[in-house]
Amino acid sequence: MANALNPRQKEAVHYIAGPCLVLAGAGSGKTSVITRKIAYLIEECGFGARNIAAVTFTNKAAKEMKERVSKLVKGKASHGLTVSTFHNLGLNIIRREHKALGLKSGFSIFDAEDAKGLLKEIMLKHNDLESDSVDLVQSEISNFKSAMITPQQALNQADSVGELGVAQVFERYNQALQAYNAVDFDDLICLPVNLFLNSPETLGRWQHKLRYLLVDEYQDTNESQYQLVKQLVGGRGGLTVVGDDDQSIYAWRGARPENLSLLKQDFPTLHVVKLEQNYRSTARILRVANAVISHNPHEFTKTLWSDFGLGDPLRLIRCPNEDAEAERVATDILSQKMRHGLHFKDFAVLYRGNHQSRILELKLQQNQVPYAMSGGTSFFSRTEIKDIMAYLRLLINHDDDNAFLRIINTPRRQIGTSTLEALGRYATEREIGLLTACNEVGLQTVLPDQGLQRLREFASWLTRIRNNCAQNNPMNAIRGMIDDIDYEAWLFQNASSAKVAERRMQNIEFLLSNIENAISRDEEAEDNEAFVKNAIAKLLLMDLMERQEEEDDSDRVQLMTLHASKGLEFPRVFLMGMEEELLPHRNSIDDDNIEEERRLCYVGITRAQKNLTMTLSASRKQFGEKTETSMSRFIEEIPEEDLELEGFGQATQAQLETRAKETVNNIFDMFND
DNA sequence: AATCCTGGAGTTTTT
DNA sequence: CTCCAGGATT
Repeated sequence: MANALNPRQKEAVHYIAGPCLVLAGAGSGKTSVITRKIAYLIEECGFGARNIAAVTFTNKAAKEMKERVSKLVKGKASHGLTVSTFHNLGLNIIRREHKALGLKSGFSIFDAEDAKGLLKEIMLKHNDLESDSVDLVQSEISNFKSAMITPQQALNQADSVGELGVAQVFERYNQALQAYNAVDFDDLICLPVNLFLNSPETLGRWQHKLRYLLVDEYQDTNESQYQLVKQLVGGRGGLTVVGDDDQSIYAWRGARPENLSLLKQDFPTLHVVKLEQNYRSTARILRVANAVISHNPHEFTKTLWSDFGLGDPLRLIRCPNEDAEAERVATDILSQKMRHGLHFKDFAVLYRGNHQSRILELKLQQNQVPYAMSGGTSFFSRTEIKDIMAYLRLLINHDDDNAFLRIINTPRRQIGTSTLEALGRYATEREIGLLTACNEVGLQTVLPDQGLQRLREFASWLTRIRNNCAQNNPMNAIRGMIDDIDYEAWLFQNASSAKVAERRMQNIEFLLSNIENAISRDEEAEDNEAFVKNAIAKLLLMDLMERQEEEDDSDRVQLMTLHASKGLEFPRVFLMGMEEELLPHRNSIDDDNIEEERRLCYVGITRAQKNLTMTLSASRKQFGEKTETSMSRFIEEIPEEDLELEGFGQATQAQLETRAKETVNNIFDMFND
């Protein structure tokens, strides 16, 4: 990125008279604009760093932004600046205001898996919905929350039996969360919004603290996030949002790209700046990208251009089948690498769906091409991490029954289902948590001595750990806890090989060192318990995998979905599976969502700096059957002179086969007549 | 608790 | 076809 800002970028950075919308095309230096603007606000406009918040969607983006700001701003002037994800900002608000929200300190954060388990339990218990619709109900509840619809409203507006059922589950689910002293991911946004709606005094305090707000990837905000932004900004106009409606690819999970245009209505004095100069790609790649995206309707039209030369034409390679396609990509990478003296890490292969990576991986292995795949199971969904986190959660939140149930028999403590059921009944009747119930005298009457004794043993052991944690070094207490339960032995006992178990133990070690790190940097906590509480809460929102990946910057071809590629750039890019039903995806064709698919294609194209190769397969095995494919409609939208075709000359083997089949069928039909 | 069987789906995914 | 989850069976 050039050091000097171009005139448009300068305008975006220096405009502070009111709310400002920056329409930043792909590769137009939007992160620079945000970071420079933060520096400008601090150094030139007299804003205190602690009165500024910059909000992004991913931890990765937040981390990058933080680093760039601290390089830009001298000394300690950037101290106290908030650069975080929406969810982290919401968490901070909830942490400070937890009493007003009816939460006890040390409340748990349920991830999608925890939430799903809870929902399943509720639906099973009340038996009013088929339990195989858990996923559906979960996403509907998530939609309700991100649209700021309360259970009460959902009940009122339900106009079918099914909708009523979902609304009831929604209500019970929220009650259960409250009982467990827990919140889910969506709550991290919608609880603060509700609080601010009900308490102008609280909102006033936060407005006083946060006087300037910068929001990245604005096209990805949902309703609740937009409301939070509006509330915090109030009438003061201390707002800069950066976004690109052409890169909105998350509408399917509630993002509302129209929030970009709605901004004009909510802030009539909105100043709009367009960034159209691209610092990433060749003119040819941009021409193609512009051509494709111009087929979408636009509220704001942008035309990207760059100072770089025209560059290579795009190649479109048609292969007879998916094997050949993957093989071709693998060998092409090798030959390009040889010819141009490149590294493997200069290449990225992008595709629509995760399953497309399978064959490719195989072919890359066969050709000895090293690769790295992003995505996959995140750090916090690993069982060993979830186990230890559950221990920690229960340690700081007695009411977290989910955590209790997860670990009560992990490792084995010989507490059977009947014991747990009795405990559950007892706790529900009295509206107390399972752990609390363990210590109650009345429990004696409903439980056999043996089960009772084991439960009490567990509860008092945990109390010892907690006291140890509060009075001595919390990290030692946590390590002691893991030793006590002999978790390492449990891992070795359960893993398929010693290697796997060792890996898992290393993951735990990694988790612990991150907790230690979070504790040592915490400046707000007043006691050991608060240290641990803050650390756990912070970690839950952080994907530690990202850090691990960054440490491993070896020379590998990057494999990822188009979604995962947003925000990244690579010298040479392959775009696989340019076929109807794949890109655009079949479901999107059915649902008439072509525009988002086109944006996905646009995102893919604009990842490339120098060279772009698109491939497609003339036939594809799907669900066991071989089917003919047709070329993606997006290819038709590319100017012919920018494409170099390969594999379109003669009929492919697959076509010959189909033709033969057709002939046979025709003859068959003649006989049937 | 482990294993086998059966059925259903088979886009994208962060927090 | 292939992979998963969940239930049933041992």
